[in-house]
Amino acid sequence: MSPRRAKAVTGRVDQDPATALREHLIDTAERLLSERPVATITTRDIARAAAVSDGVLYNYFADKQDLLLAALLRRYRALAERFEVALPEPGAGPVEENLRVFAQAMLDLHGRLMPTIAGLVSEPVLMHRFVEAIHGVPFGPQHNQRRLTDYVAREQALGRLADDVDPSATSVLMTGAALVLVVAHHLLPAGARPSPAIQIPAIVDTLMRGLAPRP
Amino acid sequence: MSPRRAKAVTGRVDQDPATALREHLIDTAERLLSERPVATITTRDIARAAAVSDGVLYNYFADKQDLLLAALLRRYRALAERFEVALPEPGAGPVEENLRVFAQAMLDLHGRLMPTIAGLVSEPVLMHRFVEAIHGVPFGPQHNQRRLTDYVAREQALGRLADDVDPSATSVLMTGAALVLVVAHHLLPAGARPSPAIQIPAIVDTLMRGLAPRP
Amino acid sequence: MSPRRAKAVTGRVDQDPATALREHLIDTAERLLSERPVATITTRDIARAAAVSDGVLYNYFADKQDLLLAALLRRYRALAERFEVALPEPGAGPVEENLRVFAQAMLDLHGRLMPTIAGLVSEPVLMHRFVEAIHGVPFGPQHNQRRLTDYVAREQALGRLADDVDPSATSVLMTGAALVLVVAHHLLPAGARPSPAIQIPAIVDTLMRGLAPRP
Amino acid sequence: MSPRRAKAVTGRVDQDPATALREHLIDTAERLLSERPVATITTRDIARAAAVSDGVLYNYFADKQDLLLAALLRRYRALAERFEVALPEPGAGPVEENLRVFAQAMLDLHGRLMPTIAGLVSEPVLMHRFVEAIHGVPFGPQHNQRRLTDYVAREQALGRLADDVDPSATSVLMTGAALVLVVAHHLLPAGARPSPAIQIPAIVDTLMRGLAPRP
DNA sequence: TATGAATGAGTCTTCATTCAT
DNA sequence: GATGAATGAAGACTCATTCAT
Repeated sequence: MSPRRAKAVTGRVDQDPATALREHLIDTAERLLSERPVATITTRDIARAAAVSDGVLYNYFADKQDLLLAALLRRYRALAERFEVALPEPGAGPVEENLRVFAQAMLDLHGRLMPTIAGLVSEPVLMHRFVEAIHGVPFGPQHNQRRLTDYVAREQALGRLADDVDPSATSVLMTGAALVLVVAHHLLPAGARPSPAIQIPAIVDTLMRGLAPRP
Repeated sequence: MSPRRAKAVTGRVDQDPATALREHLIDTAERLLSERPVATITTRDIARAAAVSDGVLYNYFADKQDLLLAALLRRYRALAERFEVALPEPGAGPVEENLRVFAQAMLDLHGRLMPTIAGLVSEPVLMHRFVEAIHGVPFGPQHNQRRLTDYVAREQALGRLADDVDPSATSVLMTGAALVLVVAHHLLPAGARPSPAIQIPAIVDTLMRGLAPRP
Repeated sequence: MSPRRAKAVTGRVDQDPATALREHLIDTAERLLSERPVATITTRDIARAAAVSDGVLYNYFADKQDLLLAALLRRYRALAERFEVALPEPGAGPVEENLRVFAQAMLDLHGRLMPTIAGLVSEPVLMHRFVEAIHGVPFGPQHNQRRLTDYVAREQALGRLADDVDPSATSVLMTGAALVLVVAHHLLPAGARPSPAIQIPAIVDTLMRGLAPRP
Repeated sequence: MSPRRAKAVTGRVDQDPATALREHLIDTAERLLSERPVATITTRDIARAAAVSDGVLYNYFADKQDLLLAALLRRYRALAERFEVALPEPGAGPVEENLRVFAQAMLDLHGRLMPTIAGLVSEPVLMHRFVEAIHGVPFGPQHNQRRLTDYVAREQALGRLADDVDPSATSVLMTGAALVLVVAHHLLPAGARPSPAIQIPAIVDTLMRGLAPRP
C-alpha cells in the first residue's frame, strides 16, 4: 500500500517516509556545501553522495536551486544556532574573557559560513534568494550582529564597559576581526598561516585598552 | 614581412607586436573581472569584449585559467598600488584623522577586491594558483597588512599612539572593520544597507578610546 | 585565416563558407521533416543526419525550434512554389482538364505538406510561430487558396464556368477533395487505400455537373 | 474479503469492481485527448486527472500506449455515434437542406476529431495501431463515408438528385469541404478566421448547381 | 599568426516504467 | 490490488578547446 522507499533512507525508520528522502537530500547537499563551493556541486554529485538515482531530486524540489536553497538555509540555521549557544551572558564572568568567547564563537561561525557565502557570489540568483530568505528570520545576520551589540550595551549599563563608545561600532570591530582572521587563513599559503584563534587575546586586549596614548 | 596583427590592437603601436595582443587580452579579462564573478566569464565573453577571435587566447596562454590568473594578478596589483598611495604618513596630521584615512582606503580596496576574491572561491584551482602567485610578491596581502602595522608601530614610537598595544592586532581590527562594512553592503537586502563610509568615524573613535571603563 | 569547415560541407564549394553549414543544417532538417513528424526529431538526429557534431546547431540558431522553424518555412516555400508552377492558365485548354490539373497539384501539395503540418499540432509553440511567419508572405495559404478562387472567377468572366456560383466555395470544395484523398490515404490501412489520383476525374466531373437533378 | 478499490471509483458501485478503474482511466484519458494533443499527455497527467496513483495504469494496460489506444477508440466511437444520429433520412425534407445538415454534422465531427487525429501523427506507432483497430469496425471511417454515399445514392433513386454523378465523389467533396473549413479555422491566425458554419450554404449551393456553364 | 567554426564531454531536467509496502 | 516514490535512459543546451584555412 505504501510505496517503496529508497535504499538510501532505510536507516531513517523514525521519519515520515514521505519526507525521509527529502530530508536526506537536503542533508546530503548540506554536507557537500560544507565541503566545496556551490558552483562545483552538480545534481549528479548530490545524487551520488545521497546514494540515490539522478532524477529523484525533482520529486521533492522544483529544481536544483530549490534543493540548494533549502540546504543553504539549513546550514545557515545550524551554524547560527551553534553560535547562539556559545555566547556569554552579560554580567557573568570577566568581561575580557567574555569578549574572547565572543570572538571565538565568531571565528567558528565565519570560518564555516564564509566559504559557503563567498561561493554564492558565483550564483547571483541563488545568492539573492538566500539573502531574501534569511532576511528578517530569527538567526538572521542582523540578529547575530545585535547579539553582540546588545551584549556590549548591557555591559555598559552594568558599568563593566566604557559607556562613551558606540556598541554598534564595537560589534563591527569584533566581527571584522574574526572575519579577517578567517579570510587570512584561507588566503595565505599553507606555510604562512597563523592560527586564527591564537590571535584573539591580543585583539581583545587592544580593543579593551584602545589606541589613544595613556595620559 | 611581419606577421599579421589583430585589428583590436592596432592602436598599440609602441609595443612589441608579439605581446600587444597578450596585454590586450589581460586588460580585457581584468575589466570583466571588475564587473562580474570569474565563474560567469566565458572565453567567448573575453574574446568578444576584446574584439578578437575565440581562439587567439591559446596562442598566448596555456588555457583559460592562465589568462584569468594573469588578469587577477594585474587587477590585484593595480588595486594594491592604488591603496598604497592613499596612505597617510606617520607623524603628519592628527592620528585619528590618519586612521580614518586608512579605514577609507581599506574600504575602497576591499570594496573592489572582495567580490573578485569571493568569486574565486568557486574556482579552487585558480584560487590556489592565485594565492601561491601573490605570496611573497611586493604588494601581497602581508605587505598591505604590514603597511598598517608599520604605521601603528611608528606612531607608537612617536608617542602618538599607546605603546602597550599590539600593532598587528590593531591592523586586524582596522582591516576587519572595513571588510565587515563591505560584506554587509553586499549581503544585506537593498533597503537595510547602511552606507559603509559613514560608519568609519564611530569605529575609529571606539578603537581609539578602547572598551575598558574609564577609571 | 579562415576557420576550418565541417567535413560535412566540403562539397558546397560554391557557397559562402560562413553560411554553408547553416544551409546544410536547414536542408538536413527539412529532409527529416519530409520523412517524419517534427516531434520525433531530436537535435542529435539532425546532427547525425548532417554528419556534424551535436553542438554546431547552436552556432547558427538560437535553439532547436529556430532551426526547425527555418526548415519548416523552407519546406513550405519549396512546396508552394512547386504548386504554383503546376497551375493552368484561365482560358487555355479545356476547363475540365484544367480543374483536374488543379486537383492533381493540390493532391501533390497536401500529400507532402499535410503530414508535416499535422505533426506540428504536438508542438503548439512552433506551430504558432510557423503560422505567424507564413501569414501574409507570398505563397502563404491564403495565396494558394486565392490562386484557385481567381482562376474560377476568370473562367467565369470568360464564360467557361457558370457565373452564378461562388468562386470561394468552389475553391473550398476542390481543396477539400484533395485534402480528403490525402487524409484517407494516410488513415486507411494499407489494403483498403484507393489511389488518390485515380479519383480525381469523377470528383471534377461531379463538381462540374452539380447534384441538382437535370430538368 | 474483496480487494481494495481506488477512492476515485467508489462512485461506480454498479460496475464490476475489477473493471471500474479501468473504465475510469479510459474516460479520463479520453477527456484529456479532447483537450490537447496526445504527445503532450503524460502518464502522470492521466493519473492526476483521474485522482489515482501513478502506477495503477499498469495493472490494467500493458503500457501508456495501450491506455491511450483504448481512449482514442472510445473517443472515436462516441464522436462517430454522435455524428450518426445527426444525419437526415433520404426522401424526407428538402434535399438541399439535408445536405446542409450533413455538412454541419461533418463540421462537428471533424472539428472535434481532427485535432486528435492530427496530434496522433506525432506518435506513429500509436497511429498505426489506431488505424488498424478502427479498420472494419462499425463506425469506422469507411462507414461514415458510406453513410453519405448511401444517402446520395438513395436520393438519386428517388429522383431528387441527378443520377449521372458519382455518389462516392460527392461524398468526398462534402467531407472535404468540412475538413477544409475546420483546418482553416485552426491554422489561420486569429484575426483572419471565418466562422466555418457560415460558409456551408454557399458550398452546398455550388455543389448542387455545378460549375458547368448553364446552356 | 589570427580566425571563428567544429567538436563533444558534461549539465540540468523530464517522464515512462518498476516495485517495495 | 493500489500506492506513489525511485529509477535511469534520454533530450536540449553550454562552453573550453582544437584546428583547417
